[in-house]
Amino acid sequence: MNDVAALAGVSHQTVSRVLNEHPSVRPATRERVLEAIATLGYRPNLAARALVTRRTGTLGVITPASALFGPTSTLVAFEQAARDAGFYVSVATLRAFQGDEVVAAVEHFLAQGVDGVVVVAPRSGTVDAVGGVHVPVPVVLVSSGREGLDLPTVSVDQVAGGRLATEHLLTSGRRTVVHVAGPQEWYDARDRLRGWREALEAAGVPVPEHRAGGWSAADGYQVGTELVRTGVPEAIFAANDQLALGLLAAFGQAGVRVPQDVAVVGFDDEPGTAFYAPPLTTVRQGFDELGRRAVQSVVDALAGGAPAHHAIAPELVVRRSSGAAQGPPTG
Amino acid sequence: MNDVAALAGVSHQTVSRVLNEHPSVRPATRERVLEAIATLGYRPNLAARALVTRRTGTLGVITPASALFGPTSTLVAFEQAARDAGFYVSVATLRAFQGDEVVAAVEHFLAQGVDGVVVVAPRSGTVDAVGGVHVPVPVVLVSSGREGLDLPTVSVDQVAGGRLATEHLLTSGRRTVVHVAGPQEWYDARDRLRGWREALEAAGVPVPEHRAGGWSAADGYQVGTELVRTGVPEAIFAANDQLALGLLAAFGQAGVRVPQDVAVVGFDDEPGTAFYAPPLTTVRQGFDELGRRAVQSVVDALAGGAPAHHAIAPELVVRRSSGAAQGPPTG
DNA sequence: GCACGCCATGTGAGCGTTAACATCACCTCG
DNA sequence: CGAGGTGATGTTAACGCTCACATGGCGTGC
Repeated sequence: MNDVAALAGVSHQTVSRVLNEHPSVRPATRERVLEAIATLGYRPNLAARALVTRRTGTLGVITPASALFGPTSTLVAFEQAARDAGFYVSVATLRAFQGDEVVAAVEHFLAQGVDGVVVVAPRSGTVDAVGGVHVPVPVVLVSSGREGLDLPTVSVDQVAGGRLATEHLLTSGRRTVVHVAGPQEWYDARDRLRGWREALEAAGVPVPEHRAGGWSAADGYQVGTELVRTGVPEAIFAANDQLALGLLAAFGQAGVRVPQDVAVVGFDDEPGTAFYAPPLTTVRQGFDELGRRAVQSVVDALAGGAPAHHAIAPELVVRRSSGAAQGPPTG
Repeated sequence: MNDVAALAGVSHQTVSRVLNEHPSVRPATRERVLEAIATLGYRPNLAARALVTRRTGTLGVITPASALFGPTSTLVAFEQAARDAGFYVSVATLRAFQGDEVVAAVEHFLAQGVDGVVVVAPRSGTVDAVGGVHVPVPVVLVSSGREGLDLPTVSVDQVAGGRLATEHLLTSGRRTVVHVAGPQEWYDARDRLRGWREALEAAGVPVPEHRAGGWSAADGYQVGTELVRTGVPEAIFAANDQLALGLLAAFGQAGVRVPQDVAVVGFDDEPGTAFYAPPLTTVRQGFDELGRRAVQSVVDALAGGAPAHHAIAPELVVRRSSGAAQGPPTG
């Protein structure tokens, strides 16, 4: 920085002012400084800046260590939005989402000196754990569950998604809808279940038993096999696309026709769902907006705003598995 | 730090020594310092340390901004390995993988002061771009293409994977194998193609025309439809699972039986492939090892080691689509 | 028994930046 | 025409840590 100052014939402080876009620098001076910076290939030292400003410009994201579609899409969207807003993004992935692992990740970020932490908290326990640590920087939850904590929260409205899927099946002529639920320690799974129940109740339809399990196609296959044995319902809302895929596999194998014998709707709109056999009706979540909102929440919190809760509306994608469209599949 | 020193009755330097595990500190003293640290909830300031050591302990990863299975799995594996090795991981995702965007991401990391950069470089152009910038810190490529650059490289051996898939189809009785290739500006796509060709040539089988396109199920579907019209080959090796999914959709719709009429093999072993119709034979890549190796390469480069190139062997996962297994699908 | 060396610890400086204050020229207004 | 203000710049002191060197106590070997 001193070299730049010397070359431009100003003091180091003027260089600093140019760097920080301070208003009272003469255009001619600024020009000279910028030129010197370019000539010398000077790059400000962030550590030194952080030392005095007590800001690192870095946000930490805690996210599940999986290639699951939802969390990864969220991560990517968040990183893009954060970089646009001028932040660096540091990541910590968690295999198990247990309390102490979450705490360790938070500590990891605090040691690094992040300006804020975003927790993609899909499972209960995570949120409690976050609430239990004292974190001296803003924390934003990307999660459907907030468990009474007074933290800003951003999420896709899973209840609305569940309702959307269920209503679609009801309005397309099915008298009832069975739900193949995801693991109930996941907020999303609970909320999709709730949306399904609400839609049934609103329609005055008795609520059948639901089946809970994991998120994987293997789980869906198992439930599907069981349904084939015990009786296939008119319609099924699966808590995600993988479960739906497993159901389709079981039905296909047993000669149960979709959508004629049973309509199926999934959740996520993963890549490829348009080419399942048959193409899968599903619910798409707006991850880009989720990412932008999360960044916005951190910025707001940094500015001292009150914690707000944002829910993003999901969108139904209708394909053949629910008996609506016909003809060749389209992406 | 001064508070800690005062409380422990030592100098700030001794505290620093304890923090850095310097050998010559008496156990009793160390104990007292650690206690003071715990009492005061003291956390060292990384910026101050970075300012003097010129190390931030942060690694930057440049990776595609997509939820594609390969890149995300790599990212997660890398982050885990890096954190185990004591590094923070900063991420930059790229929508397009064009030269200037890559350069911008590298600059972003340099401004942040990372100790090393890992570039997940799936497409040509990326690597050239990296080669074009002067980067004052180690750069490691996670990529099948290195284009003559003298950078350490880590990758899953895509050629071997292509060979594996093709040989499997040949040994299971098919006389030839058609390849549905991925976009040829992706190294992985080129190498899988090469592996396929090598296997055919090694077996003394004439090499049929291959079909190149995108990575998506829609692309696979299109090729499949075309094949149905022009004649379905005995076996197909698709460059990834999504392409294979599209093929299966096209064949299923046209009444072409898999594997009886045509055997199909994919690549990636994405979640759910075991439940495609029929379950898909595919090639699994060892992402965990990839991540560990990448971290190791950075560490080696930081220690001044010569650039090495590591290739990880992929693994064939045999399922029904290639006509081997029968019975209900398994995970 | 004394010099030497090593271990445990303390002292002072400096890493590169920004914040706070100081300075000086010039402009405005009564 | 002079007081007061404003805009452009410089000067100095931190920020919290590690490095290099200084200091003093104690064991070792001839």
